[in-house]
This record gives sequence, structure tokens and C-alpha cells, in this order.
Amino acid sequence: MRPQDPELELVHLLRATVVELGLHSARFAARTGMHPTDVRALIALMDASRAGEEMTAGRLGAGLGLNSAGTTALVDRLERAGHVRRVRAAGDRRKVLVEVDERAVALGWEHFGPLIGRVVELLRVYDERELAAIRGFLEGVREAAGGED
Amino acid sequence: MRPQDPELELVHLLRATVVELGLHSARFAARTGMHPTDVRALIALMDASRAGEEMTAGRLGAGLGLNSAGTTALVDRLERAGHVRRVRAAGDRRKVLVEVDERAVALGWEHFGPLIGRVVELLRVYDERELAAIRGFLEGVREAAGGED
DNA sequence: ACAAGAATCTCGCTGAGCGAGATAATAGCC
DNA sequence: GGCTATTATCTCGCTCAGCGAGATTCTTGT
Repeated sequence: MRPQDPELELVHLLRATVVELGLHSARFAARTGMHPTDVRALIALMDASRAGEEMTAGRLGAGLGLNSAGTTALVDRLERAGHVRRVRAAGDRRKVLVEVDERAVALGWEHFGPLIGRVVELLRVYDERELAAIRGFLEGVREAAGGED
Repeated sequence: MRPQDPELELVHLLRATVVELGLHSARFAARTGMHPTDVRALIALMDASRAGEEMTAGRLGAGLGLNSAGTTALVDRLERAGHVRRVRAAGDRRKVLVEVDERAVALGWEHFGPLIGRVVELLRVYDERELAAIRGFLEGVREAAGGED
């Protein structure tokens, strides 16, 4: 396989799309005075909350690729900005649960809502088989990127 | 539209996939002692080179969302590591062309090659209509994420 | 109770990226 | 052809994100 092979067209398109999504998040970060990592953290927290899962400081940092010191600093920043609250876990009091503030959720929704709406709109035109193809492709890429490499 | 709406399933999957791809790049960065931004820069440079375009310091920095000072520092780092060369543009001698070193290309290919191979493999099972759906979706997302918001 | 282990935090430090302004080269104007 | 405005990059000084090492607090198994 060589970089100019035509079968790589979709790979390049995927990469370009990921880059564009990254810049979109960066604009949100700049607009709200946050750092890219803070935005990634908020997204992870909102996603966990959506899935009904509790998020601890440790798991959050691990998910973002930070060590414990960096994680503490991250949560400090988010807490100082009023975007999250620290809550000691009832069961295991060593753990710190990080809860997102409702206003932070609203802020994120305000920025990402239009994009999400446009993507949902996009999906309208596809039938079940096409949607299955898109879903299968994304899942495949996610698995291919995860784990060993 | 609310965060738990079922039509958002694919949006969440897309986000999860992007996160996983980001972590994959981060592992490459850690392995080669580079910073995430350096990796993004190398990818941008390799892509421009693949497309047969010259890349100037300014356009590189703009593409990554850096200001001029940060761009200079970035190119300094990459040059010091031997990944790129600075070349004054022949036509307009204010411009600095940034050229990727062949060994950096090989290094990147070594890390991203397996992932790319797996994605190409993935695409094998789809027929033309399904591939068109995937392509259309990615292009749509890229456009939705770009520009105003 | 007590040792071993787990989750987080503190401290000191390195270095990425920013703002402001300097420098060098080009382009437009009369 | 010089003179000014503009463009591209670089320099300087600074702030703050994230790291390594180790301290602290809480849990669990014996």
C-alpha cells in the first residue's frame, strides 16, 4: 500500500473530517476561554452522564491520557470555572466523583447543537442498509484505532 | 432534540470514533517523544506532500490553529528532531517552505500503516452504494463542522 | 489492629503556545 | 526609482498545562 493509492481516498476523507471536527472543538474552547483538554473532558463527562454512569477523577484522566497530577489540575480548572463539582463517592471515599454543572451542559449544547442537528439532518436521506454501512464503518474504525497498534 | 434521542446514536458513535483516533495519535506521539501538535503537523505536511502542494510555515500554523510565534516554535521543534527542513521559497523569499524528511514519513507510515490497512480491509465488504453513503456522510460532517457555527 | 494497595493531591519543574513588537522581503503608487 | 503599506516570519518575555516523585487519605484482606 502506498500513500497515493486510490483505495485510500476514504481514509484521507476520514482524516480530513476528524481534523475539521477538531478545529470545531477548538473554536468552542477559544470562545469559552477553555483549553482543548477541558473541552474533551466536558464531552467525556456529558457522555458518561448521558449513559447514566458516574465518572471518577481517575477514570476521566485515564480516558484523556493524563496522569494523576494533570487530572487534579484539570478538575481544579473545571471546578474553578464552575463547570463541574467534586463529590466524594459515598461507597469508596477515596474516589472523587466529577459531576457536570447544568449550565456547562447548556453551554456545550449551544455550541455543538447546530453541528449535531446538521449531522442528524444529513442522516435523513439514507435507508436502513446505508445507515448500517455507516454504522459498521465507524465501529470498525473505532475498533481498529483502539487496543494494540 | 435532546441528548438521549435515539437518532443521536450515530452521532455518539462518530464522537467515540474520533476520540479513539485521537488516542491512537497520542500513542504515536508518546512513542516518538513528540507532542500531539507535532503529530498533527506531520500529518498535515504528509498530506500536502501527497497532494503535491508546497506547505509554508504560515499555512501550516493556520491549519493547526497556532499563531505565528507558536508556529515558529513548532517548526523549530520538528527541525531540531530532524523531521522537517526549512527552505526559503524561491519566488517569494519571505516565505519558508516546510519539507518533510523521508525518515519522518517512514516513521509515520510505520505507526499509521497498520491502522490504515485495517480500515481499507473494512471497506472491502461494501458495495458501491454503501461506499457512496459512507463517503457522503463523511463529506457532510466535514462541511457541517467547518465554516461558521 | 495493621500492612498492603488504591485514589487523589501537593510540589517543583519543563516546555507549548500566546501577545507584542522586531525584522526582512514584496508590491503598489506617484 | 525610491517610498510606503503590506505580508511572512522570527524574537522576547510570559503564563499555564502536564509530568515525575512522593505525600496523604481511605479501603481491604489477614
